[in-house]
Amino acid sequence: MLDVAILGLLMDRDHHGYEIRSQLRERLGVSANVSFGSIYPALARLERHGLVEAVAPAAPRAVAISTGSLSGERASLRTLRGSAGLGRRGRKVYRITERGRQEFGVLLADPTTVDDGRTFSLRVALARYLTPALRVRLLERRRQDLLERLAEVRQDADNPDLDAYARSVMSHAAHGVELDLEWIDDLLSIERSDSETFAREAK
Amino acid sequence: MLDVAILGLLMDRDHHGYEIRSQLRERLGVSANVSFGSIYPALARLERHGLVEAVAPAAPRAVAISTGSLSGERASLRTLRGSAGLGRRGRKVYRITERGRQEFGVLLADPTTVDDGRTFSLRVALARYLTPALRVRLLERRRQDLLERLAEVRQDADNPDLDAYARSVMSHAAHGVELDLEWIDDLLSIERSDSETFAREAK
DNA sequence: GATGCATCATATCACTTCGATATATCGACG
DNA sequence: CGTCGATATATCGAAGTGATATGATGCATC
Repeated sequence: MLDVAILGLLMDRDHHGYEIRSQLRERLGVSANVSFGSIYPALARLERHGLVEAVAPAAPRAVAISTGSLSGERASLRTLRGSAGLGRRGRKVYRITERGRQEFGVLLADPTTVDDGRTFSLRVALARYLTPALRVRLLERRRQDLLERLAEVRQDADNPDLDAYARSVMSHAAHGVELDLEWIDDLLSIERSDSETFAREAK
Repeated sequence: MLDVAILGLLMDRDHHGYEIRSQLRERLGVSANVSFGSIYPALARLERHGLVEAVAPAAPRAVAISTGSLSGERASLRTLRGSAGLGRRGRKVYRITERGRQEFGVLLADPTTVDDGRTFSLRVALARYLTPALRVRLLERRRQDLLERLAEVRQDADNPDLDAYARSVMSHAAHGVELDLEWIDDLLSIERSDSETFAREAK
């Protein structure tokens, strides 16, 4: 899951680990603050598998030299220190490889994994990398899962030997699932109207 | 978090590991199916810390003997085989200890941990074990967190260099937080009307 | 009454993730 | 000049996941 998220961010542009953490939240809607203890090992793993590679950052000190005043001396020292892939302030910037792009496509388009709320949101946030057909399939699969879940959680909410608090949790969960279903139906209707527009234009 | 959930279930009555898994879902509203790879180590850990203890299940074969017909022979064989704590079909039934009850109270009432959605729901599901004052504090703290989260996620939803899918994820997240807030406000108003009822009756 | 299948039940494995902590650099501020 | 907060990587132990193994039990079916 984290792998897909990182690859998805790198599809857009190069990133370093620290930046990925904030981007996960801001661009992909990952609500839990993913820890560095996940991100750095994940990047190392992806690099080991040849899906990403460390790059010497473009013009390491160029910006600093143009805006800064007398820091040229210190800068060159630092640049000397840094080995391959280590840029300004020890940043390690990663780039997705061709193999990485392929693997990203496969992972995103769903091998057989069942989505929970987090992976589904992630996939939707990256849905522009899916074909319209795959998008619809993703949405409809999730829709089915949620309908089943709704039935379960409604049953739990009616369980008479739960106290008021537990029943409240259950019925709130049901409302959450209902909200998710509305969202999915919205997304599906957009997909359909898009393909209509497409069809009309093709005439 | 899992510790609190298990202790919470055991506050009600004794359980064995397999049963705890289903009860987490049905009684505590834990949506993710917690794996046995979590539950059994958690029980072992809790036992090691003296918060729970294995019990010889009450009347191991009594039910089977009374309802069944000729199975007394097989039953006694099995009972012989089972060492302490191993009852019918190898079940290991756990009971909460006095230390466990105390620790449960402390954990539930909040040391300093920040709630995410899962731990908060869990606490609400177990809220009957909290005093009214602690319940209100729990709800108001969560309310504050959600207000901050709402501001963040609304800002992300307005970010113009996200594509329509990512923005949709963000705005759906915002709606989810709004739903959570409504829920909490409901719970808070119930707490307040309960204490009013209390006050009125006390007159 | 044997057979065989689904469910109940515990356990363990490799791998991932989390939370805390360590370390160092940079920029801003007084 | 010092130090504080943000940037940045790294690592550790503890905990959680998903898969898999193993076996007992109940029940249906022949």
